[in-house]
Amino acid sequence: MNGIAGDIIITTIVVFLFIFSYNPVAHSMDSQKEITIYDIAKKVKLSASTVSRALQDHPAINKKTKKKIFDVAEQMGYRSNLFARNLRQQRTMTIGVMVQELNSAFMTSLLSGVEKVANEAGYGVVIIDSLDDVEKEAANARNLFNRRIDGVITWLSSGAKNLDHFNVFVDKSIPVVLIDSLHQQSGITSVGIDNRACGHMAAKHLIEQGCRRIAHITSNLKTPVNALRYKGFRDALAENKIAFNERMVVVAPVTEEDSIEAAKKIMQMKPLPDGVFINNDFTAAVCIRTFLENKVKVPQDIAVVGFNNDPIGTFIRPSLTTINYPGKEMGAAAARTLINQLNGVGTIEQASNLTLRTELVVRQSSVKKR
Amino acid sequence: MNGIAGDIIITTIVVFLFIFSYNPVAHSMDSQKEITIYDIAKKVKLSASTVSRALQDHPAINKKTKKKIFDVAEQMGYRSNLFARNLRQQRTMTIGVMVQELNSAFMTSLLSGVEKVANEAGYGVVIIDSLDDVEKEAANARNLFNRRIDGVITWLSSGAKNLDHFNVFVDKSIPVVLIDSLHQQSGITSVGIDNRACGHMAAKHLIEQGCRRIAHITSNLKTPVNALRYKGFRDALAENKIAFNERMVVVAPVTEEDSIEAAKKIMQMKPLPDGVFINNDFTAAVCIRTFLENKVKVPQDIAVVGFNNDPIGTFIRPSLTTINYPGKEMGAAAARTLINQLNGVGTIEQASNLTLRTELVVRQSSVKKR
DNA sequence: ATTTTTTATGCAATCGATTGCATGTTTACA
DNA sequence: TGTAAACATGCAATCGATTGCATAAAAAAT
Repeated sequence: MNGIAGDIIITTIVVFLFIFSYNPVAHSMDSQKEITIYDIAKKVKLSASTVSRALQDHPAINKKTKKKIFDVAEQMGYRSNLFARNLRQQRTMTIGVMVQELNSAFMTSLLSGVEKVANEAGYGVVIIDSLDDVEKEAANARNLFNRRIDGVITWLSSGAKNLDHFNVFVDKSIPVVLIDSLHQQSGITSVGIDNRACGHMAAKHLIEQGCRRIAHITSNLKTPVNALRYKGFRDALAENKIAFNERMVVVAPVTEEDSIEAAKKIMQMKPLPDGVFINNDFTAAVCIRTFLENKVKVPQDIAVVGFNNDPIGTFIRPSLTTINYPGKEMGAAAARTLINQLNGVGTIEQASNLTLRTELVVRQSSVKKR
Repeated sequence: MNGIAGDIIITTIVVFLFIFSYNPVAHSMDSQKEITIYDIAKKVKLSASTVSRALQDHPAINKKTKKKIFDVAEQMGYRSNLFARNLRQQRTMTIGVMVQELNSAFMTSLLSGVEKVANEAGYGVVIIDSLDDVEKEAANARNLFNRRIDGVITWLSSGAKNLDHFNVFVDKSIPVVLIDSLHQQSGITSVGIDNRACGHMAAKHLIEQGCRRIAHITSNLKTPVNALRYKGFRDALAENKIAFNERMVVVAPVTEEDSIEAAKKIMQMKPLPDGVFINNDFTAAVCIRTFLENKVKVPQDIAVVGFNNDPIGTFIRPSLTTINYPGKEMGAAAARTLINQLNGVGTIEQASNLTLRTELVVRQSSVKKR
C-alpha cells in the first residue's frame, strides 16, 4: 500500500513516516502479519492451490491468472514461507560449511568461493568452525545435521582420525564434500590439490637454485596432506641424489612462538641448511624474519619456499616464494560438486576426487641465481 | 529396530554391519526414513502431544514417562524436524550476517566473534557478502528476509546511502545490528568504535613524535566512519596549532595499485610530509614498501600510522604502528546485542549504540624519538 | 465415602505450502 | 452436434511439531 502511494505522492511518504515514528505499536501490528497464499487466494477469489501453482509458474495455470496473482502478491508484500516449503519438500536450500578455523586469508577466500557458487544456485551457506577441535567438530556435524542442511562441505580438523561423525550424513544420503583431505570412503567426495606434486615442485625448485642441504618445517606429519607434501619433497631429493637426514625435519605448530622456535632449530643445524621448504606462509614469514634478525641472509644463506600464497608473502622482504593454493577455486569447486550431487548430476555413489591445479610462485626468498 | 537388536546381541551388530557394507541400497533405504514424534508415540503407546511435551521437558509430564520417551527417541535415532518447529514457532534460530567482503583478516575475526556467541546461544549463522555492491546488498537483505532469519548483523557496503533495504526487517520487528556504521535510525542498533577518537589518537601520536606536516590517506571521505576519523585527525592538528592543507589528503581505494599511487602522491608533496595517517593497514603496508623502494626512510623521513591492526603489520619492516580494532569483540558484541534483543532483554525500541574500546599499537613505523 | 485438587494425558486445530487426483470448462476435431 | 482432448482450477491430505482446552485418573482433603 504505502509503496504504491509513495511512488505517486511525495507527501504521503511523509505522513507515513510520521505515523511510523510516533505510533510504533500501530506500525508494528500493521506490518506484523504475514501474507500467505491463502490471503492472496481470497483476494483473487481463487483457491490456494492455484495461487501456489501460479507462484511456481506451473504450466497448468492460465497466463492471465498467473499475471494477476503475481501482481497481487507483489502488492500485498507476500513472501514465501520457507519453513512450510521446506517441511513439505524436505530440503532447506542450505549447505553447511565446516572449517577448522576462521583465521586465515586462505579460509576466507575458500568461503567466498563456496558462497559465490552456492548463492548463484539459490543456496544459503551456514558456516561453522571447529577451532580445530575434534569434539567440537563432531558436535558441529550433529548440529548441521539437525538443521537439515542439504549438503556439507568440510575442512577436517587436523586431529580428525576418521570420518565417523559424517556417517549420519552418508546414511541419509546427504552429500559430503571434503576439502583438502584424502579419504576414499564411499559416499564422500573430496576436492583438493596434488600435495605430493607440490612438495616435489618446491624441492625441485630449491635444488635448481643450487641448494643441497634442504630442511623442511611442517606442522605435523600425521595428516595425509602433510605427509604427502613431505613425500614429494623427499622424492625430489632422492631423484636428484641429494642426501637427506630426518633430523632436518622440524615439526612446529602454526603459531608465532613455535615458528620462531623452528627457525632457531634450523639455524642450529650444522652445517647450516642452504634451503628450507616450509609448509605454510605464516611460519615461513616468521622464519624469514627470525633468520634476518640473526644475520642469516635470505636467500643467500638460506633459500625459503613457503606454502599457500598468503598475501603476507608479497609484503615481507625478501618476498616469499610459495605454492599457490587456489582457495577460492577450491571453495567454488567444492560447492559446485555438492550442488551437482544435489541436483542428481553425478550421484553420490560415483563420488570421486577432484584435484585442482597448483603452481609455484617464485619471488625473492628463493632465488639464488640470476 | 536395529538399534535395539544391537543393544542386546553383539552378533546382530556384526550382521548388520555386514549388510551395511555390502548392500548399500538396502542400507540407505532403511536409514532414509525419518523418525517423527508419531513414531515414538506409537512405540510408547502415548499420544504425539505427550511425546512432544516430554521432549521439551514440559512439567506436566510424568518423570518416568519422560525418561522412557527420551530413551526410545534416542534408540530410534529421532531428530527434531526444525522446519516443523519453525513453522509452528515462527522462528529459525538463525541469524544472518551480511558483510562487504570476505577478504580480510579483520572480517574473519569479526565473523568468528559472531559465530562463537551465536552458537553458544543455540543460533546458527548464515553469512552472505555483498562484494561492496549496493544492489547486491539489497538483494541479500531480501534473501535473508525470505529465509526468515531471526536477526541481522551487517557491515554496510561503503556505497550504501541509506538503510532502506533494512526497512523490511524493521517493519517486521526483526532486530538489525549495524557494525561500524553510524545511523540513528530508530529500530537499528549499532556496534562500533569511536572513530573520531581514533583519528585523534593517531594524529596526536604523530605530533608527539615530532611530526609537523602530517598527511592522510583514506579510502573515501563520504562514509561517516572515514569522515569521523578525518575529523578527529584534523581536531588533533588544530589543538596543537599545526597547519593543515586539504591537499594533504589523498583518497585512494584499497587496492595495491591505488595504494602505490597514493604513496607516490605523498612523495611528490613539497615539502615532503614527515608523517602520514593511513586509514587501513593494507594500504599502509604498501605505502611503506613504496616509500622504501624510493629511498624515503620510514620512520625517519615519514612516520606512518595505519588502522586495523592487521597481522601484516607485524611482518613488514619497519613494523607498523596502528590502531587496534577489536574485530572479534565487535562481532561478539554485535551477536550478543542481537540475541539480547531476540530474548526480549533490551527491546528494539531502546536500541542504542555500543562503542568498543580501541587502542594505539605503537611499533616501529612511527617512532622517531627514543 | 465424597468432593476437591492435583497430576497426567489426549484431542484436534494450527503453522503455510505443496501436490495427486478429481472435476469442470473450453477448444478442436470428426 | 457429439465427443475426445486439452486446459484450468479446486479439494483435501500431507509434511512434523506445538499448544489451548478438555478430560481422565490419582491424590488429598473433608
